[in-house]
Amino acid sequence: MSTYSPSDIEAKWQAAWADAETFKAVRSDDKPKYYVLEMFPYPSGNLHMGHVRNYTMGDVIARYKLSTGHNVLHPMGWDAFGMPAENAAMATGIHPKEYTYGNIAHMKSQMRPLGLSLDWSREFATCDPEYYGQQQALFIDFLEKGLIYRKKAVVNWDPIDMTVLANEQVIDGKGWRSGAEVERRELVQWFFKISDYSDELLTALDNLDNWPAKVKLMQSNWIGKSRGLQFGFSMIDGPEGHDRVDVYTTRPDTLNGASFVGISPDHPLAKQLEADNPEIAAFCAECRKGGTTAEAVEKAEKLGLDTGLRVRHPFDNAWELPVYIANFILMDYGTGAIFGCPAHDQRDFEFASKYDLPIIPVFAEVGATDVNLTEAFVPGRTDKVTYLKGFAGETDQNGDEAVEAAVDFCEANGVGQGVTKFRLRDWGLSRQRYWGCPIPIIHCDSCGAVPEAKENLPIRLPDDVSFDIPGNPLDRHPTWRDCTCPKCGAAAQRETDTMDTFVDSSWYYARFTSPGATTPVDADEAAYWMNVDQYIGGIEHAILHLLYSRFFARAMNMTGHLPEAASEPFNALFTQGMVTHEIYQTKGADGRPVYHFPSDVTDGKLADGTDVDIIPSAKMSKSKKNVVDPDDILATFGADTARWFVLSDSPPERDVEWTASGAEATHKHLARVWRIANDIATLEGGDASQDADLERAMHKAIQDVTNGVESFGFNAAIAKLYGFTGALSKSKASAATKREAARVLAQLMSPMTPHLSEEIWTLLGGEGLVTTAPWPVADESKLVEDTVTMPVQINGKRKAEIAVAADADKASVEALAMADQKVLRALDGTTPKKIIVVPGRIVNIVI
RNA sequence: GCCGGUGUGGCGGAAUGGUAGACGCAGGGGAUUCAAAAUCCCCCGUUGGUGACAACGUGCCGGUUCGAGUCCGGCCACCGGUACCA
Repeated sequence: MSTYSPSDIEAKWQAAWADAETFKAVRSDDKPKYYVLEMFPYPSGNLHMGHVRNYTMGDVIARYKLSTGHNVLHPMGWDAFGMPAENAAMATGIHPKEYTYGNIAHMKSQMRPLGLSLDWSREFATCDPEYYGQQQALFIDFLEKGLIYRKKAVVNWDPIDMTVLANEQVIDGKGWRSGAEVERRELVQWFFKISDYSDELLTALDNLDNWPAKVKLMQSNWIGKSRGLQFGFSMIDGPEGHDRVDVYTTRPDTLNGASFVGISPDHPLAKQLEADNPEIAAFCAECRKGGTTAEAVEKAEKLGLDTGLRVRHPFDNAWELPVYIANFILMDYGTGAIFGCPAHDQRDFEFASKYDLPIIPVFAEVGATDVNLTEAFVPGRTDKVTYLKGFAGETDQNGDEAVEAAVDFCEANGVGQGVTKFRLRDWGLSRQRYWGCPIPIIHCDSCGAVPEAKENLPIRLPDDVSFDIPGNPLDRHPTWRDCTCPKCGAAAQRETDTMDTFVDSSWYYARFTSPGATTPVDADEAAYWMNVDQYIGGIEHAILHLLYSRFFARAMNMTGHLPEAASEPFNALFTQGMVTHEIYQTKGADGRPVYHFPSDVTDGKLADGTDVDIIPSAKMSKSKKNVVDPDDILATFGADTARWFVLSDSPPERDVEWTASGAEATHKHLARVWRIANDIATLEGGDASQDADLERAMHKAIQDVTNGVESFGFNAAIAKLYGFTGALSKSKASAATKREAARVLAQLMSPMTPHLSEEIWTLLGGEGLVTTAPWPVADESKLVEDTVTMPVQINGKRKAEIAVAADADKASVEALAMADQKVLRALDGTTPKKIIVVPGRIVNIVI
């Protein structure tokens, strides 16, 4: 008998699959198609354990579907544009292209030994001109259909490096390289009109039955449909052109509690006041400091400045309210102006307290006639309250009812209009960076922004660029930038902004159906393969990537690139947890954190004795230096061990803290399976009277493992496989039955450990490849047992167990329970008040 | 701040509202061996008890239920997202 030697068998079977083209996806009408896709990786340079976990999960599904008679499409590619390549260029001088393709080659060489059932013939990288050229064609089509437009938007501006910063590059409000305080600055940028689809993207969530509820809920909250009132406060002696301030509110019922009007520092009125009032200008400049993220804006100290302007309350001409400029009001949402009701909004309450503004209660707990507020009173929208200063609807009503009544009242009295708004903002796609898909637009003095002619696509990125100066090298590349207008032929300039990398990942799933097509997708191929039947990826993509992809599929349908049926592209979604690892950090001379590799840290200290701060359990990321790569495990134990191990320990949707202890135990288990299979291969005779027990165990294992795989319960499925292996090992059943059971074991293991399974399958006389052999089916009739064990509880606490016939009726179960010695002892003569018998489950005696 | 999630032995975790801790890791004991490796068997939540057994126990506080890790309300801690990280 040979010992278990993964390095030999894994290479052998991978070659066999390649020779047979087992995983090549070809359209076929005699089998149902199944498209399984894992979110493609960013080529960071090294495959890490998170990738192994993600791709192994997808592989289990893909291989299982192959065994159950599906025509499987399981492709892989690279999300290859992005900032890290430019950062590497700045740090080391290596060109982003060289960096990216080098990383892809290395990661692919790490990925291939895993034995994933991928159709590598469909591989592409988003930085391939063949891909991004088609993306440029999509841009032009979207633009033509009005799905893309230009407007001003704020970016993080580093005033020292004179460059735009990504949110990630802003640390504590300062530029990551220069350390300068970041400012918010407006630039003209391109936008996808995703807001046109707000309502549809929201309502269509209801049909996504095979998506996690949490993802749908997050998307729903993100889209943020709200019903409210839009109305104007008339201005008293306002500046030229500003006779009113338009406000959107979701709580018009609190209008009688208004104590101020607030406008965004980016509101047109604020800008006009800023022009000739130095105090206001200074305040607005202060408000524009810091990053653009919602988190930074919301967490910043709430600041306001009284502009001196006054507006009239819509219900009372004599009631005047002050107009404040406030740093927490976003120009992007609603009208960029609000009215503050401090009594019923905590933020307004704090603002009013700080600036000594009145706090006027509008409603109180039901029945109350007065309130004394030490903080804002904010009941749930469905909780009934008593209105003290209501003006519409009942005195006692809940928030939702009151809002509707208030909207009706205001509309009837000409005060404003009920409107439905969405929180979802249009998607800004312009990036002031090199390593992305060039926006195919030419700026002509006479024709304006003109799309490039499609026959000139792809607009390739120039290779001769340098990164020695901060900023986008395309801006200072005259021979690339200068061109002629496709419309009038005059001298013109290319747009030097590139696209957000989320654009690249918003349609790659469609491109995989026809990666060589000379249009974005081939209609027939897309019609056959779409939708993705099972999409698998990290929960961190719950909102942006998945929402953008849902929008893109709709936009591609509108522009004729995808069929109507594919406008919701992912039939089922599974979000797996992350593989995390401790972060080791020290503080650098400038106070910024410095990260250290796990290999450089021993017992919480660096080699020079410096104490290291240990941050537990953070997402693996290259910049934090806490990435563990799979090379060691693969080299020592092989792919099957790595695959089994990443699936075995934790539920797939949960985060796992990486620890390598246990990989060796997995290897021992696989070696044991191999040994058992070899023993069985040469086994003769045996005790046929034991066959039924082994068969029952086998059919139970088939049922449990099949259920486990179908429900992403891989860890539970593996636990059952341990149990079945033990039963098989101990069984004295006949040789033929044991051989059959061992072949079934190999099959059940094959999605997780395909190489070992092939080896065992062949050893035990299985026909062809186990990979393509039909999945075993559990025989229900062999699962039935004659007797079951039932626990007996007294007042919910387990006191005894009784063995009863599987088909026993309630009365006889009750009689058995009441006759049990332990039960009698525990009852100690007490007469039960009630006895609950749940057949096949439990007996509970209530005393 | 806001939105979403998670919390169970020394560790990873299991458990359609029905025996809490399956399975695995680590640990302890034993068999085999000249010895070791490998392998096989047993024990392994806490406290008390020689033991049979008893009490307690699923982040904290409260509730619903014959019965709660699971459902509901309120907290705490951690993780993800927060529109230019991917």
